[in-house]
Amino acid sequence: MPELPEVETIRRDLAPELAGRRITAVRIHQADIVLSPDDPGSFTAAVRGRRIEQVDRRAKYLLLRLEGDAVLQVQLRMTGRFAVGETLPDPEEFTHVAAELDLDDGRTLFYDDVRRLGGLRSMDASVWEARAAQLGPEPLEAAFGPDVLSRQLSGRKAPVKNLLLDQRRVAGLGNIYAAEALHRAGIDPRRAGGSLSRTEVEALHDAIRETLEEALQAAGTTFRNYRAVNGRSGRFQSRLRVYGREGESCRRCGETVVRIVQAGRSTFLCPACQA
DNA sequence: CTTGTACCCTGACCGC
DNA sequence: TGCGGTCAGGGTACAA
Repeated sequence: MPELPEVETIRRDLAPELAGRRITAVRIHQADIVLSPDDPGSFTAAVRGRRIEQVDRRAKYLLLRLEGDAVLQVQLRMTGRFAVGETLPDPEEFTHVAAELDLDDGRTLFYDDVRRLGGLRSMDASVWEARAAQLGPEPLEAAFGPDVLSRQLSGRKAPVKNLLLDQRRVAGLGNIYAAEALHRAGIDPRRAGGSLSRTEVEALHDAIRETLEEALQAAGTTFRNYRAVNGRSGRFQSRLRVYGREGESCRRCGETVVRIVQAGRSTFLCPACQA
């Protein structure tokens, strides 16, 4: 379940390995990880032979900037992972390699995805920029202030947790960090977005940034499937305050953490701290 | 425009 | 030991 901290961790792992390398060959083992409108043939034609200039992230997307104003976009979704090596580094960990991209230094970039919900696609940089413009602000950038968050929530009747998951409002939050940030801010996830006071919006803003920054420092949360590059685990799971802790006691007040369902997703909260 | 729901996919887990 | 049912959730499509 890679969210912003996990994808950014992967970006930091991959950037020094990939920047400047040329993609010399592409092998697609599972056609359905090549995402529409690409197909294996068009994807291979678009990326083979090109040099990787830079590795970026926007929201939960990983972006390999290729020479010739092309972008290789990666969506990890639930179970997408990468490994780099002359051969597959950990065959017991990477058991569902769906694609291989050979590099000009003799190594290969392996994309592994058990459930094949994620995948790769190519597009022109101009197409990507138009899509990126539809995404919400990056919560760790300086421009993301309380006013920006306030604008995204004001007047909204939808539950604040649902709004936080909407990538058009804030980019990069997923189910884990939305729940964690709301707990840290002491806000009930069921509250209408527009019902938050200025003070609460400020608390939520701070909580989002603190939660993401701490998770990034810990190289992400390895809860089920997530691994950084070459199988490295995150460490933030031991610091989760509510996510996945149904029936356990709140680390702040001792009350029992409960699980509810919002928009078909689990939400964990402390009924006392988030009243 | 907003809001909600179904879908994709496999493996882990649970109860019997 | 097996076996069926449930759940995990990001992004997208689509309906109301």
